[in-house]
Amino acid sequence: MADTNICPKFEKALSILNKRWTGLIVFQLLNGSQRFCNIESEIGISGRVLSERLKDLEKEGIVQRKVYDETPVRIEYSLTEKGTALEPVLNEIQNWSDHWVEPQEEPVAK
Amino acid sequence: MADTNICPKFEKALSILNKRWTGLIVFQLLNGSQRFCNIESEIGISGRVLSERLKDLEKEGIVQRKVYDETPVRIEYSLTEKGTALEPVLNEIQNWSDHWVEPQEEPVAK
DNA sequence: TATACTTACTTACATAAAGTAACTTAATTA
DNA sequence: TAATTAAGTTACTTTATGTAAGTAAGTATA
Repeated sequence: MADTNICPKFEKALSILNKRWTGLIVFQLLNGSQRFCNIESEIGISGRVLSERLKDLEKEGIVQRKVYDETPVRIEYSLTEKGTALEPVLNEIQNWSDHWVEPQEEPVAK
Repeated sequence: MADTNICPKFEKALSILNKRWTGLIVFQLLNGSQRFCNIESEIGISGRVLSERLKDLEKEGIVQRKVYDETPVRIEYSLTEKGTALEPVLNEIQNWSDHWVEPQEEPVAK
């Protein structure tokens, strides 16, 4: 990969958002704090990748993991302020899709 | 991959934008019509993947390919109206990155 | 005229990322 | 005791991406 002329902050942002599932995970968490298995089933991601992504997003300061020491232990993931700040991005994507994406007739073969 | 409860248009939009390089290619083309080798060098993508992406984006109606029958032939890629409509999305990403992404001290080892 | 160079790709191969399924650990319920 | 749930992890397969070289058509250079 060669050097580019593009703003490195912007590139960094894209390298996060470009990753498969990142957008959907953030979108899902905009609904509020959630458990691992809930995110998994809501967006249809595999546990293997969800685990990986949540770690990445935590490292980026976008997601926070909270352990509630009840019995049984409860773990919840939520957006940080930085993560919540992505809402306008997701809103614009939604807006674009409303205007420009025609509904898919085939909802992905099973 | 399981079924989800998420709006299919939005999912479709994310499946396009989630793909590596899509954002940068659209961003680059927001500067105007450009040739293959120019995009290639500006964003640092490999020719192999650029070729693949441009075909995908053409199929999605986001990019258009124009052949100018000069000699030697000139081929230019540009955004369609649908593609140009992605500008606010990119702007929000830029805005987010300005506020929340701290500059990387290591600009990727060579 | 032969050689090298440019553009817009494609092909072959190597490595990285994602999907699938089974397993783990601890606690809970039937 | 056996089965279930949550939150992962591990091993293995498939897909995506990167790298480098090749191609075809035309251009410039020696």
